[in-house]
Amino acid sequence: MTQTQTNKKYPAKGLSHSNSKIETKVGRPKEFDEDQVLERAMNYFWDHDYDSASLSDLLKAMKISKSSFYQTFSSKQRLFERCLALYAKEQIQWINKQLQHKTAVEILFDILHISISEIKEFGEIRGCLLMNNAEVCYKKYPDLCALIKQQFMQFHETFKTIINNGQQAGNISTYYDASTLSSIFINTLNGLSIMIKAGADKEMIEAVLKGFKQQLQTKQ
Amino acid sequence: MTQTQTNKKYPAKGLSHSNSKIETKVGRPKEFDEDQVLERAMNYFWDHDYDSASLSDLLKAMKISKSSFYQTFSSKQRLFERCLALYAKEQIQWINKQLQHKTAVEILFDILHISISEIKEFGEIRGCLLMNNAEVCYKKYPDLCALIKQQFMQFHETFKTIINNGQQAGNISTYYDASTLSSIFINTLNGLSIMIKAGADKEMIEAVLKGFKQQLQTKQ
DNA sequence: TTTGTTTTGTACTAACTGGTACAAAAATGG
DNA sequence: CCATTTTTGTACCAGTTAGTACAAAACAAA
Repeated sequence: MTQTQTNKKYPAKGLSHSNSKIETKVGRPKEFDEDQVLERAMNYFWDHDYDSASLSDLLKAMKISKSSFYQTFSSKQRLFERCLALYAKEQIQWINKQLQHKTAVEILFDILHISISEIKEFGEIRGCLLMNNAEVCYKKYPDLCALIKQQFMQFHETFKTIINNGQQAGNISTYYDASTLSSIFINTLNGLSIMIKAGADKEMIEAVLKGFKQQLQTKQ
Repeated sequence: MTQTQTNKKYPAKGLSHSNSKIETKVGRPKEFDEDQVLERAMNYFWDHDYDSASLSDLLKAMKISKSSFYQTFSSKQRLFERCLALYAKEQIQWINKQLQHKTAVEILFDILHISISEIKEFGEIRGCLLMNNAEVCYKKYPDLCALIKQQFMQFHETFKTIINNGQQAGNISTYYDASTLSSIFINTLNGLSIMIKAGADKEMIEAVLKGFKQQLQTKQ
């Protein structure tokens, strides 16, 4: 399969990321970049939950053959676990990066607005990879559930930190503590995502945003 | 297949419900009650989304044979459509019944608490049949999406009416109009459901409940 | 060139998916 | 008892699922 990396004799495997094996110079070289392929898989899973994403569809999205797939990723579940980890890592990195040039309130509303505006960009809402699969994996794939919970908690911590910053900077009310507001924010974000998937109109979306805005400023 | 209705020569088909055909006295009589079997299917779908519920699992839950199934319900999708309709009808009926002996605030918090406490009763959270499938059906089954949206709007109207009652009775603040609060309530309820499926702990759940309680009373 | 190592392509599997064909069974009306 | 009508049981279908077996291909080291 012709690939971006085909002419490159040794793809940057093991050089950039900790989850790749150490590069060995023996044997036939891989015709693809493992990290790039993993990124493609993650993006596919983002739009198709674990069960809905069939292996053959995944392989097309990843642009590798079945034999290469099993050799590199062992199984569909193992691949998905790596995708979940990659997702959480990238998202949290992105969020933390925002802290350098935005206020806490700006970051939170940016996240809400980006989520909603995905409809225009992708033709559909993507939601959160974790949450999209929480539904499907619940009581069906305990191993995946445990991983989802673990990374969900990481997100909660991340938002808590941001909100705490905002409270110390005086942009966010201290009526609720940072942990409480982090839960409320996550609830708002996820609620919105599935409300939209269920067909919520603009007015309903605005209502929820208005409600959350008020909660960040409650003095009462 | 031995059934509750086996000895009863003519099950009450067509007598009680509009969606059943008019009873004919010719031909071999059905060995099951259509409404009862539909109820079983609905309950099974409540715990297993449309894709996850395989036909063979459904048949076991419904306690009818494949031939009886296709004769009566035509296809898996048709069955599911009837289950969605039955769910919305029963739930909205239940909610409206509560209005007779409870305040609006009591009803809303009862719904929230019942949803959460399902964990203890069923060992897992069931969530809302509509919302559980909004995720799965989104961009995959347009017909089902349309039906979900339609009934989602019915729920929104129902909660709007209840909240309006509460506002006129003075139990709920009029800072937000009834429609806005209805959206906020649905958002809270659905957000909670998937947060719990993602592994949210007690503290996070309480945070969201606290936030919603405050929103019902905002004067600011 | 041979040996060792790894990746890749092709072919296959068994189990499961929703759905159908058709004859036997069970009732009614004549 | 027979014809008609409907339900039921049994057997089947093609397509898909995740996953495997194995040989051919592509490289490095000797």
